[in-house]
Amino acid sequence: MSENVEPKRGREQRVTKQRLAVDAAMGRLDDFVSAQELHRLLQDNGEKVSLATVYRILQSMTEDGLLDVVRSGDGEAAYRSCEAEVHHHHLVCRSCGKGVEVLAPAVETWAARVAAENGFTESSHTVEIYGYCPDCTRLRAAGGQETA
Amino acid sequence: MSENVEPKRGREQRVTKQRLAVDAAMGRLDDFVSAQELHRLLQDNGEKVSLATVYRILQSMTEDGLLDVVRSGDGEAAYRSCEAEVHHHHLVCRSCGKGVEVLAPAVETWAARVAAENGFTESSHTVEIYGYCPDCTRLRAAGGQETA
DNA sequence: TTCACTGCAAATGCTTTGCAGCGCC
DNA sequence: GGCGCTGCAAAGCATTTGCAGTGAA
Repeated sequence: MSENVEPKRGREQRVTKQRLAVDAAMGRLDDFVSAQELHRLLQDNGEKVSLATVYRILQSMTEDGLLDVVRSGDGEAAYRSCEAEVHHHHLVCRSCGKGVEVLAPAVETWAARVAAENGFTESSHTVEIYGYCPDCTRLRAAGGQETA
Repeated sequence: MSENVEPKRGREQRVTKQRLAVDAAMGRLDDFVSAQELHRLLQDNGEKVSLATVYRILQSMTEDGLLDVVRSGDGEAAYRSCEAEVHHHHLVCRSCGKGVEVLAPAVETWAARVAAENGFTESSHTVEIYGYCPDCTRLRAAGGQETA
């Protein structure tokens, strides 16, 4: 029959400890991480994997459809294991950086539907909400950092 | 870090020909363009604006809410003039970069509610949906396995 | 005149790649 | 034993920034 889209391009993939380490780390994480962050995590974990290799493995896994990629606002690529169970978003404080995880099944559905309605396939999405957390809101109201 | 990230509205902005050129060009375009592309367009148009200045103006206009920004799959930032009064989001093709504007009052409300429920104030949010547009989906399904 | 803006080029930060040696199959 | 994989470091890209001259107000 015709070729499937899933098999790799005839390139065999050897099982090295670096690949295993990256694979394990990604499986353990349920959030997006940049290559740099992952590299730091691995080093922190005692694994010896070079940054270049992390990039190569991440790229390879992505080509094989094992990972999802998204670009964070700063041009860094963020990867996440595809089998992620629960997709969640974040509510982040503009002032102190504190973050709250947000689950929103409705938004997931909405995003998927919008993509489908426009004929887009293999959709994914990112949602981020910013604001001032209760503490910072209070501080701002009291202290009045306004200069203008 | 406790510093305020708020843009200085008090800062005056001089009307230079470079800014006018960028402004005019963006107003003429109705598609997303990267800073590099815009710079090339300007040069092609006889305008003398350096790349660095294009970046600076684009950044400045974005801060003032005059432009929309999205990240194409390759890490390049793409800008487009944002004349819409209402807050909208984008559905972007991962492959060809084509973008579709999406209005979603429900999501706006949801984001505001989530922020409020967590005691966050002055909330704002970003939502981006990625996928393969109809054309690219077709190409991928048709033959697009082996392509150099 | 004043000072924000501009151009140039060097600097940054993320990502890729060439090369030589190593380890999986 | 072959050949893909890894590490190191330099290369490559898009974007940012320091500095001094220029032009808008």
